[in-house]
Amino acid sequence: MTAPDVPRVGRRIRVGIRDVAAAAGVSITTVSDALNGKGRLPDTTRVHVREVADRLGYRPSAAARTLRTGRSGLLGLTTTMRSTEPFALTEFAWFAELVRSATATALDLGYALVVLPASSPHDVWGNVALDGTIVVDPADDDPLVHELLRRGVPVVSGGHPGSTPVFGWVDNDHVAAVRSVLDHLADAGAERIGLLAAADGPGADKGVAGYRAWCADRGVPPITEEYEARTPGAGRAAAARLLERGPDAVFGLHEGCAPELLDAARERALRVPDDLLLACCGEGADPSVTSLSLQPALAGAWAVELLVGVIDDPGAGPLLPAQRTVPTRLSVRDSSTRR
Amino acid sequence: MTAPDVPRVGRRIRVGIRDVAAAAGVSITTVSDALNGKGRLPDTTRVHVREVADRLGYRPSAAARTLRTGRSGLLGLTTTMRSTEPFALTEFAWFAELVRSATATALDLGYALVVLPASSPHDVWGNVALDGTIVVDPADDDPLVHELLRRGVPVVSGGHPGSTPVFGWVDNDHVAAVRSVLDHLADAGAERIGLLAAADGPGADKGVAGYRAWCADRGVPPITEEYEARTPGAGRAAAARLLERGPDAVFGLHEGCAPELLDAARERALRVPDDLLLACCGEGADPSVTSLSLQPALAGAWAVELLVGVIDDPGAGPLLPAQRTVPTRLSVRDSSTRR
DNA sequence: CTGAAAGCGCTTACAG
DNA sequence: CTGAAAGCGCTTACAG
Repeated sequence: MTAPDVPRVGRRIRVGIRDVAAAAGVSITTVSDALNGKGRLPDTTRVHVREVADRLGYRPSAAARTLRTGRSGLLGLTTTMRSTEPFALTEFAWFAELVRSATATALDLGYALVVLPASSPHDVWGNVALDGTIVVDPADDDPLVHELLRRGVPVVSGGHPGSTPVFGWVDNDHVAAVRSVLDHLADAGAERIGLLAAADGPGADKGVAGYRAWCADRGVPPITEEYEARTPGAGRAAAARLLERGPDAVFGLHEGCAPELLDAARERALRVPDDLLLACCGEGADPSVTSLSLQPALAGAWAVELLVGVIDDPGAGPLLPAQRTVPTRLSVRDSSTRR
Repeated sequence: MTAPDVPRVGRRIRVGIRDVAAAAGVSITTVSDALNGKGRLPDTTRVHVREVADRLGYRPSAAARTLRTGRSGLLGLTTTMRSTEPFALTEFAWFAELVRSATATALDLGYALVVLPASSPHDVWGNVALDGTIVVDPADDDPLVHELLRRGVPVVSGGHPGSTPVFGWVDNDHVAAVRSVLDHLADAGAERIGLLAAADGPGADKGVAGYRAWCADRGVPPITEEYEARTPGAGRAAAARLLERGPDAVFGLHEGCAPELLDAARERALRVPDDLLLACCGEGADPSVTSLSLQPALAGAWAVELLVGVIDDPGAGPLLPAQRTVPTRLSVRDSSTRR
């Protein structure tokens, strides 16, 4: 394998629209129209201009177009609620999948997507022209959202926006989702279902509330252990504490907690599913564990669709924010299937 | 929970630099200098201008600044090699972590990062002004890279660029990494180490080559099973085939293949680590499985650092491309520790 | 059907 | 120390 060449660094002679116009013997208006499919030009002119542009390697300046049209083709995505660290490793798969899907959907619709931190030492928000922004889990009356709206940048939120004014939002029905899992475990024979919850996962509050409500409905005492998601080892310890309390099934609310629960079960010599039924949240990386997916890909895609809808048709704003409930999906696997 | 307000959509009266100048009783030059910390203004003027700007809620236009200065503060990131689908779910954690880290590092350095597909129906590449681009796993003589260089956009590659001219690149030493895992398994007592490989993971070719070389060195026959990463179920089937051949240790080269191997072992009633030692690639989601991390976070961060270095100091280009070898990290866990 | 001109909103020599 | 002017490279009324 040989060392690759280094490209020459030098003054690049930019080919501008005037160069194309001169070479094609037309005005810059005609070049612009020909290249953008506008105006009422004869096809011969259009083809000719395009040929010349190609030959010269002309690439329109995105900056100039943005300045002139007021549209950058750029969407922002940020998350303000969750810690100062914008990209925490906990609940990462959920957020990563949402971002991946939002990026892909944006590109399908002709937009590019920029992930930005809620705040930063550099003024990145000021240095990038955004046509709209998705805010995941906004704080109540989120100041960033207000600032964006003041600047005329439409905002769609991932997760219920509370009282923050937005053009649209997407969210799961967290309570119903939790109920569906608990019902499934009960159907599989569980009588004492424990809950393992991280204090600050996506929808954690609502998840715990849903669990307590379900327990109250059934008249069974809740068995819960919570832990701080960002503390290393906290999940393992909480899982061990939970199993000590003798549940015959456990629902792990925090994404990706399956290994911790499986480990804890192993250490207590509990067989899954024989002695302990198990269900977790997340995208189901472990093919043996029943998992509830919040379907972040749908959330990301729908948020982008709502946002682009507002951008492309700002006049047609609804009286209420456009809202879509993202369905969850329970994949039943061995870990919650009694043999 | 009440329905949030919808923000009013209307003509936004943009506050421009002229408005600030008029309100502050100075010229736009002075406003620009005061806000950007340039020129030789008395502090009183500077403070006064800033107060007026704040009061009016002035936000400089990123588009205008970009057009004038030729700098957008935007970096692109793309991957051309791996399939037409730019964000395949296989090897996703590796790519996602690289992107996450690249994004965070870019923000630290005052840049935002845009993930773009190698090609798209919409001309996103033409519509976004990039100061530089990271290309992950470029094809040999990658046409996209050549196009970017023609436009004066510096490129740094993730993975060896082959003969593609770039300003810098970062990569693991895949062969050495594989050897370190095999040595570890051999030290733990393994005598027949099998390799499970996806045909097209990051560094797969080099990984398999490293395995074969290691086997040749030791005079032991290679035991490998390969599969198509994108085919559902292919990993499970290949894992089963591999274990049929009776290895006493397995190294799973493809990221996140631990569950498949653990499942296959369970089905054959092989205990890990008693009957079978196990090591995998990936970020070690399962805390019981020994894993080799390629440290994509370092790759992403370093790629951005190299790129920003070139952007900020284009004159000081080296004769050879700047290159950094990303270290791998082996986390030894229970799965490869003989009791 | 085509072109000359204005202007998007800044930054930066340059002149005073 | 401060300002008037040019100009980044386009798109878009508007005039012919």
